[in-house]
Amino acid sequence: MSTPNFDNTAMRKHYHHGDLREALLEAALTSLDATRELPSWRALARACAVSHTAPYRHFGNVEALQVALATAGFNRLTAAVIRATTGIDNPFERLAHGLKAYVAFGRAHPSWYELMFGQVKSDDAELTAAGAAAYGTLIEGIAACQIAEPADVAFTLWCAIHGITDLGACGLKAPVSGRRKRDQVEDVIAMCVNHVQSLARRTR
Amino acid sequence: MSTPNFDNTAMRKHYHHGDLREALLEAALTSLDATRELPSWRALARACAVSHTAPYRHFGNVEALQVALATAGFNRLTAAVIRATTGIDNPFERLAHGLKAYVAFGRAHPSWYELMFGQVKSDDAELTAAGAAAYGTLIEGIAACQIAEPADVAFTLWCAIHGITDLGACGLKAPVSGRRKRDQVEDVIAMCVNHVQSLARRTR
DNA sequence: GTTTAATGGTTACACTGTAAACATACAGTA
DNA sequence: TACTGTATGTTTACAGTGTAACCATTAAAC
Repeated sequence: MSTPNFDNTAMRKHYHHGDLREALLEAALTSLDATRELPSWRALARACAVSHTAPYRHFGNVEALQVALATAGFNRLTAAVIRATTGIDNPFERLAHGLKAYVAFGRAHPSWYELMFGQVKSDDAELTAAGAAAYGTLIEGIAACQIAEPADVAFTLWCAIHGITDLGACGLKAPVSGRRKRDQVEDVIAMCVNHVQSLARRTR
Repeated sequence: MSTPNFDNTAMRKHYHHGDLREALLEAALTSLDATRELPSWRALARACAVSHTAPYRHFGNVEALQVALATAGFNRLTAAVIRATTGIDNPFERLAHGLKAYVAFGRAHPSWYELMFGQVKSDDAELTAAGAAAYGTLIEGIAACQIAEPADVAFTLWCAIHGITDLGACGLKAPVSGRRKRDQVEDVIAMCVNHVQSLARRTR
């Protein structure tokens, strides 16, 4: 920041930015993680060293930017769950690892997670598809446990997992005992997996 | 709206509003339920037929108003849970009814609920106390089931309940099977109560 | 009846999102 | 190579926002 980029003749002699769209998204995410809130439209433009109306060429309005961020978030979440579950044979164990990865994403990027669920209310097709893909990993994980109605069980589990993730993201205003957060996460995941196991037992 | 209030000489001949603080809160809640978002500071003042800086006499800034709204929300939530549980003898049944009332509040006032958890990040004492009181009803309900560590179990259950409430409040972007929402709520509550029952069995 | 604290109004300012009109640079075509 | 269209940035403008500073009115206390 304090050391000027002497190579900027090569970088900024151009009227055009290069890849402003990607730069805007990245700047938004960085600021989201750092300050816990989305920067203003104009601040974002400033961060990319661009006029405050330039972003309109890439996002029609602030909501479109939020939709793009949320979509990227769901894609990232899906990838994290898949990465955490591949190679594990026992379906219950695999499910537990997937749930853990879900919560871990929310803990790592609380404001991003809040944006994905709290603020963005849009029926954008790409966003819906990305959300469905993330949800799909959960359904698959449960279906592998030989459950009768995996989609319904998935919703039940999703509630619990979203609950602990969102409560973590919003800072846990209500008083909580001195136990470490990781234990609480494990408790919730244990409840979920036990739930699925008891359903599997009943089906068999 | 179209019929002017001819009695306004009795109502508005006064320079002072009467009870602006309460009127602001009520207008904010009405608008929150109707439009699903908090009106702007100035719009709120307009709704109360008052200059746009008058609210500053009662709330120092917009966050203070949100804190007051969230506090009122927790109080309302606590009252609803208590009302729904008094007079029920079986502790598990009582717990289930309390959880149901919790979700019902969130379903009835989704934006209010979202404000309580999503937006307001404050360590205001009154807000914290109101949140603790609401959480306390849950701990009591679980403690009545003779559980070893009711506070820890309360958190686990709270996650699930907050999860389904918040997912309902944010409009359920992810695809969900055709089942009615009430069934989903009952599924989650059943998982919670089963969890507590299995813990009670283990303790006994 | 005067004083004082509570409550409301006026004005001003920096900031916001967004629309309209204009400028520049690149890509394809002749 | 020159011309042209399209993508991408900039300038300017405007209405709306939260809030600070200062002024006005009222009700209550003495």
